[in-house]
Amino acid sequence: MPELPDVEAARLIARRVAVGRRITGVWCAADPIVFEGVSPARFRRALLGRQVLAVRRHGKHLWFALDRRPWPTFHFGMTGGLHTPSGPSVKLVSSRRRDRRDVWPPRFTKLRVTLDDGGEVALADARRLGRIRLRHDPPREPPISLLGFDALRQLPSPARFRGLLRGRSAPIKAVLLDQGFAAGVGNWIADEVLYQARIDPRRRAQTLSEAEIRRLRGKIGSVVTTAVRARSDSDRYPRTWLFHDRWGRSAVAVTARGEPIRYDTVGGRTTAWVPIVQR
DNA sequence: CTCAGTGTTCAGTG
DNA sequence: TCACTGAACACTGA
Repeated sequence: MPELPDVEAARLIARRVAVGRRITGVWCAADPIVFEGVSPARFRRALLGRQVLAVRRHGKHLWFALDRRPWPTFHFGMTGGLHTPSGPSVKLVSSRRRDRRDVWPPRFTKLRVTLDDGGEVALADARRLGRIRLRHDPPREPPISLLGFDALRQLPSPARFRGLLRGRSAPIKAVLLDQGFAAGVGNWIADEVLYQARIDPRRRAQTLSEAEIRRLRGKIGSVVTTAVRARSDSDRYPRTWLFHDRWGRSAVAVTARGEPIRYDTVGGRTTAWVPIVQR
């Protein structure tokens, strides 16, 4: 679920439901893994009665600006997500009948927040790799302070982008996944960007040509922007995107253009790429 | 039963 | 000290 576009979609939902409202109810699961460094009781105390001024995001991290600090911050891990009673933040599969996934509160709910107008949001996370924290100044404290440029709002100038790549000997795929480089890029976005930029994911970052670096920067911008504009609804991503054909790891997988897709582990992650295009 | 997985962190290595 | 690599984390669902 959560790469930058999903978190941005969650931000817009949280903004709609919560901004300008006062928090009248907080329920926390007894989960010391997801609630990192804060007891449910203290977390609840920090939120109860507060007004939500804004919902902010950097990379894959989300947080609420309240009328008193500290503020809650959220990271969704691999399987976490923000939900409202009307449905999850990601679109429901069309025409699916009501099933377990539509119940309220959702399975694996870790946090429920009720607002003074009756609105409600819940954070659910099956695999418990997500984190809920309390921070006095989220963007100035770890882990958010350690992030690189936000891939949606802070794409560096071409010169600065080139500088960030200089001296990096890891495969370019690994660099794209490094949140200290580009915050918000995850596994499928990295693969999509490299496919569209026609760059072999195994290439050492510092060996990229000027033209390749230019394409790479441009594609980070366009892929992320396009996914965010689609509200993270993958049915609305362009048909030519590798995204649609990369799942399942089939030996006979091909792109929309009929190009064979290959799978390797690069940067410690499954990497889908198209050798005849990415040379 | 086994394995992959939209993410991050940490120990070990060079 | 830094960059990098791979395992670990925790759990579901195919």
